[in-house]
Amino acid sequence: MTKAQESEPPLRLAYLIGRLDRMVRRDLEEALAEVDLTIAQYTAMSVLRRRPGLSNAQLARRSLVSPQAMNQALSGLVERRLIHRPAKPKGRVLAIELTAEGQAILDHLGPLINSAEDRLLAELRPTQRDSLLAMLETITDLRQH
Amino acid sequence: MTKAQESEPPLRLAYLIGRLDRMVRRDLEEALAEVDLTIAQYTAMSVLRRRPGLSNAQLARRSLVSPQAMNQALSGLVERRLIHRPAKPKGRVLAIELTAEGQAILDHLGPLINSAEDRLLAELRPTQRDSLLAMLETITDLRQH
DNA sequence: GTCGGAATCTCAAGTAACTTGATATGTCGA
DNA sequence: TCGACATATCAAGTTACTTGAGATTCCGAC
Repeated sequence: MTKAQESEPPLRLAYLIGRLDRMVRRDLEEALAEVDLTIAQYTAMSVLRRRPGLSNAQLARRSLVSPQAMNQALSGLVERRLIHRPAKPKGRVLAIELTAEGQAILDHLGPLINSAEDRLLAELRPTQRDSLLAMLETITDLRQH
Repeated sequence: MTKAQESEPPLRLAYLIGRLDRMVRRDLEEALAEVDLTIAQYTAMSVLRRRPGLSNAQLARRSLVSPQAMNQALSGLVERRLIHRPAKPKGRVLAIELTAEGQAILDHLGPLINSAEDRLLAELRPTQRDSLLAMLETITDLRQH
């Protein structure tokens, strides 16, 4: 037993999550490079698939970034016609939706990102995976009560 | 059942981890602002507490960043005398260690960061917490086999 | 109807935290 | 000795955010 090992505090949630996030992001960036999307853009598109019609502000809040940051991401998607904003909005709020092309890109990315996640979670048993995801949902307030 | 709910795919690991990471980082940044440390610097100091004598390159690999990025973080810590590099290194590799002041700052931050993590994990039972941390360690290759 | 507060959208500018590029130097084995 | 590999660190660039700001819409109170 060396001195370092004797006095080692437990690993912090912050350290573990930070480390895992970097691992996830590296794989994600690699997968997304093929279709020239940023992680922020992919995230927004994924959320829109689940919840069509969300606004820029709502997407920003879900991604925990500022509205401006989200607007930046969405602008690129609008330019590439991967999402669609209503031409005549009712009021200020813009109900954004995926285009067919946007949907197709998500479909294309599905297997790529699935396999990336499978690789990351390879050392966990299936029940552990479910448990992990459930806990993460709980912690991040996304759990369906 | 709305249309969105019917067709909802499961939440991605990437989304959950990204979201949790942002939550963690916000709390961490707030706690660290008091002592004027960045997350990268705090992480390096924490790792050095567990493993005194690691080099810049080793710290970079552990944090999954480039050596230059780590050097940038460490420079600030050297300037503030929170870490110490050997004046006469044996060879190229510099065995970096915490100073007493650096250690004191980590001691001071301990309870702050503990309570931040407790808040984040408040909805999990203690056994779930242990399980979560264990799984995260496994996934990020930090598990003691 | 008016007003004030809150929220939305988006342009603009700035900042932090990385990255890649580059160079000098030490270590080690053939 | 040489080549390959690794380390440390200066330099410059890039990305993904942030804060600042202003115009506009919505809604409730008066």
